[in-house]
Amino acid sequence: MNLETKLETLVAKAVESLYGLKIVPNQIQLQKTKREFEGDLTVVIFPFVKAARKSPEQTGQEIGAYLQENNPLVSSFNVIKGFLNLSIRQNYWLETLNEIHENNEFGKTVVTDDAKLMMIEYSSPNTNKPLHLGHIRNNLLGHSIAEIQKANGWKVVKTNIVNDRGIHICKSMLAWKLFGNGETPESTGLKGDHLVGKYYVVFDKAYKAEIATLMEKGITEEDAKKTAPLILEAQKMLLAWENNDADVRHLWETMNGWVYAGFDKTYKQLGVSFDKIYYESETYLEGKEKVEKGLASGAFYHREDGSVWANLTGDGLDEKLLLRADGTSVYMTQDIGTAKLRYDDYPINKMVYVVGNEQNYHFQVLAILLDKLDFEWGKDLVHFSYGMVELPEGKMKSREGTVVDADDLMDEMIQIARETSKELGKLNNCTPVEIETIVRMVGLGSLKYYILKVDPRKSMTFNPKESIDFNGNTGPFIQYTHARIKSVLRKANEQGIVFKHLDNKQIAITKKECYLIQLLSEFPSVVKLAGEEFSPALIANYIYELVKEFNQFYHDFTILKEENPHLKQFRLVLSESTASVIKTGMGLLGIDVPERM
RNA sequence: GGUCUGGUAGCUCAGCUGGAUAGAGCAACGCCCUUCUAAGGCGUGGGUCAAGAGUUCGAAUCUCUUCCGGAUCACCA
Repeated sequence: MNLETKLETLVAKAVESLYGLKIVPNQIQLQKTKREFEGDLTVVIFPFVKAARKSPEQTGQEIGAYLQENNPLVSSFNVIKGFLNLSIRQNYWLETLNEIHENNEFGKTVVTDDAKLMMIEYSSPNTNKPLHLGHIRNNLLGHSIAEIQKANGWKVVKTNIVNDRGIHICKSMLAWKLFGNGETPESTGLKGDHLVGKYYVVFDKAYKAEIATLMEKGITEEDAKKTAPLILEAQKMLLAWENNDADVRHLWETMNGWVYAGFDKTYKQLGVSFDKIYYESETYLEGKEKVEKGLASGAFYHREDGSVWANLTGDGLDEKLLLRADGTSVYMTQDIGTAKLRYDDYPINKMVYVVGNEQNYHFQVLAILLDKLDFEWGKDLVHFSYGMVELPEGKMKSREGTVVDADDLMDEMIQIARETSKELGKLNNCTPVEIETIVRMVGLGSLKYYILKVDPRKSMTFNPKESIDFNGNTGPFIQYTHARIKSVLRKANEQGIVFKHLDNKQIAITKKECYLIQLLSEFPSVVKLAGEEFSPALIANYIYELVKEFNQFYHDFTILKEENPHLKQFRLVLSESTASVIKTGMGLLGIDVPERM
């Protein structure tokens, strides 16, 4: 039983024995004492004053006295207004620090053989354009959530569904065929995904031009969009693809191959990976089959033109298309098939989709459709719906070229890190390889932290004109603190100082040091909450607070020059534990921390 | 229009399962390296928590109304 639970239980007992008020221990409001007051933990007294029929101050005094008498860990207390501030015995904190220091897996729950399995889908790119900043947020969130859930004892399977087929893919294929002059990544020196993306934009421009021409002839925009030669040709191509036309398939395989080579580089640079990749081209038939079954069972219905629909009006939603009149499948069809295959492949206990909030409706519908198809897990799927990354002018649009490219952005951040590092000259003793490793860590660290520190559910603004900061609440600031601690620890080792275990617990430590231990001890509950809330931001904000506190300590106290050997040992243990929590916590965000920088 | 979602300092964001005087960073200004890494620390200024009403001992936090954004309601994915 941890300290908080103990105190809550005791407060409940106190209230009952003093005032006859029965209260559930976890309803007691126990919080960290605000900095400006004396104490470590605070009990909010207001809820008891009615039963006590005394002033908040007097009630606080009585409960405080009871706690002090019945729990040896409470060394003293004070009451201010309706707040009972408790000071906890220093011994307790020193003992806690020892436990933290000796626990290599501090903050993490072990994944046992019988642990439940969570499948996390993220990334899920289309193979018609390169990844951009929006995908970066998705990938970082997916990867971090996976790490966080592992740390909470889940078995995790990271999966990626590649949208490698469909009308949008045909668009870039068609444009390349018509206007590409046989260009390849080799002939152009372009990364494969960028080359294909280029033709997606080419298609869009040519298509828009056709629409404009048709409209000049007096055709309505709506009709022009449907009858432009290019879109008809793309639709023909999609049909040919579904009919296994050899030429179309060959072109498709070639161009997708280019894209995958490009994606692999981007994923590697970003530091994300997958345990199992699904391709829409391999799951959409399964989806079609399930839709046919649903048709047979009466869950879905045909329209006159032959298209297949689900009627969701009974669920307060609209009607949803599942198969086009020409028999080709849509996004939803494929998602049904993918879901089915996944549950065949793995004993999934929880399925999580990391997909932007623009698709909230899609997932609401998907859950209902799976339910209608009698999959008992349909309604249990979790759509981890995150907010969009916006530019100051608004949404990014690939077709209009207003996207922040993922590869460019990563390169830019690494370059800034390289320049900064050079200016500061701290890596002058390192080899070029070491420098590159560190500079990459820092550049990517700044980008990743920048993205992950904000609440994933909220949309965020990125201004390309202001480069991401390296000072303040940033990744490099945290990495720097880690490097600094490591430097001190190296020196301690060189001096032969032993700080494995705190032997002497009679030393007098300061409030700042005490508070640092308290912060460290909160790490496991932060990890737990981050898992429940699916929020890497909670980890990021926690680490920042820890690091800020540590830097003040580092500034105000000496470690290696402390004359009292017990105190010196204590500070080394405190520093090492802090470095360890920083490293673990940043690891949960997918951010590496350097030994020096 | 229906549904969902957001509005906190000049900017980017915390705080939101109700608790003490609403916090950080950036930007601005000032101070601190003969001392374990100054990518650091300290300080100053900066707020009608969109507006109004309600619930409560107590509201940025919960409820309602209004205003202003965003997403979605596709034979796109």
